[in-house]
Amino acid sequence: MTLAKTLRKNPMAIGEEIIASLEENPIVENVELARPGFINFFVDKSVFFTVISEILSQKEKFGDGTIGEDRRVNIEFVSANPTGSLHVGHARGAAAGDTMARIMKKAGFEVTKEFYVNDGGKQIENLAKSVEARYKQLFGIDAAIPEDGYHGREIRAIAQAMKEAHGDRFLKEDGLDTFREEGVKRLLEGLKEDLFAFGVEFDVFFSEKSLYEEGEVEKTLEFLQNEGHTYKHEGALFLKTTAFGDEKDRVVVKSDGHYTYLLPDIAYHKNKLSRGFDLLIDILGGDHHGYIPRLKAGIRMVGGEDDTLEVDILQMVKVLQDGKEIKMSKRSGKAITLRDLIDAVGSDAVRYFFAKHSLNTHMDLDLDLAIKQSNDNPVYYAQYAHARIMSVFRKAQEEQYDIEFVNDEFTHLDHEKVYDLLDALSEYPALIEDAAKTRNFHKVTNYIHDLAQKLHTLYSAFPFLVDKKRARNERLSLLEAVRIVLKDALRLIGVDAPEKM
RNA sequence: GUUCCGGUAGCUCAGUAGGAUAGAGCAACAGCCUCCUAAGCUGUAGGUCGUGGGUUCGAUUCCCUCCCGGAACGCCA
Repeated sequence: MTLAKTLRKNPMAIGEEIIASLEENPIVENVELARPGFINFFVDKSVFFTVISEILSQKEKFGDGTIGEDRRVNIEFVSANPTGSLHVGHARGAAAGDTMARIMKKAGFEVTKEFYVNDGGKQIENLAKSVEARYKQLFGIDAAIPEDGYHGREIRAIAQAMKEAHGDRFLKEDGLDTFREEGVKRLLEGLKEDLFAFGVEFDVFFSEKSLYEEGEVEKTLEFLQNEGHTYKHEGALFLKTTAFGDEKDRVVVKSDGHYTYLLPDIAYHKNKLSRGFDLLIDILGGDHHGYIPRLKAGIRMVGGEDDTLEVDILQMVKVLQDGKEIKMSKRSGKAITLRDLIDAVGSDAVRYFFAKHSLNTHMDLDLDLAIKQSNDNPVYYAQYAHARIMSVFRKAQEEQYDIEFVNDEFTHLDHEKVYDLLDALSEYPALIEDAAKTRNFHKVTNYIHDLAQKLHTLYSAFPFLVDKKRARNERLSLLEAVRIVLKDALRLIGVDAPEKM
């Protein structure tokens, strides 16, 4: 059909010619032409069974790929300011970044997961002042949270801890340094704990402050000036980002002498480059999309290529409760947190939910529905498939069957639903490659559902623990292969594969 | 006004190197447990793939118009 245009011929006619010119192949039993021009190959079914032995010998390495070619990739995600708890948007980013990292690792990339800690900017000052206000309030002093301050309950907790550790000392002297330091430390610990409970662990927490302390921001500024990428205008220093595709030049040093956030960001990405990464992936919220051209331009200026930085944009999650939208705002402290979600429906259900949706889906999360339906959540469908397989093996042990996995020809598995399952198993390596290459991690989740569905169908139609030993071992071999792949795929999206449910 | 996303079943979403009858979960309806876990299975119903054009043998998919929703357009981060 693809050739129809160039050959100016009817697809059916071309198909006939192709079929006529095919050579004999022992695997192919029959070839048919179908309207409007498809060629269907009917393959000797014994071929499909070889995947079982493959999986049983490779175990969880089945599907490991080489398309990464050991390229070193840095994936930066979450990077939430340590000024409060992680909210739903961060949760989506955390699930996405972690899943992407796991899939890319499986496909042969060397992946570093990184969290950029904004511990150097103005928000941190506001954090310190917010703690100070809460601290004073604990002594009955009427102190107001600053305008851009933070109202979350975790700020109160820090203030309380400060009171317990230092008494009223900071009523007499300035406590901002302590509040800042302790605030960042404690909030960051909280973020790590929540992420850990969500199955997300980072390789590197990179401090913005350290960039200043190591002089990397200044060095980057000097470098950009020396390379002629800057100019002065109305008292400010501009970066010629238009030279690399941005729509206008951007200020890096304000007329009051302060740096804009762009400068440390460029310094940070320069630092990543200096650590030898071939590819930098940033997962950012949808509200940052306008920032991409200038960041890319900056990276070009410090030695990166056009495709060195890949920015994957995460669309916002709209959270509904009582039919109304809840606005995400860390300042107000009203946001639904990752911790709230985990407590309500469990980490597995939340991870499955986020892993199911493509990054650029604008998601609606109805909390009432999510909690109410937690027992009907699709994650249990997949987990149940794994638990069911395990229960068959438990039963086999109870019956004291000696289980020997089959390594040669399968002659007792000729069932339509078995072929469906074999077909799905065979797809796994290609799926990993595709998901890793396109970063479409949600395809893995769809695959999991598909595999689980085929397993459930077969389970209902086909007894595994039959009397005849050979047949039984063939069936158990198939089950074990499904179990291995299912567990591995669940691992990729950060979901547990339970033995019992 | 410009840029980036999205608009597919009642709801939440899959489905792009253009292909056969557009799928899943939830919700609805009808069945299935003396048998390895019914958190399951089988079946039914539900669609002008936002609109209007174009390219093509063929368009949910590619191009253009318009409509609706979200986001961004700062010497804020």
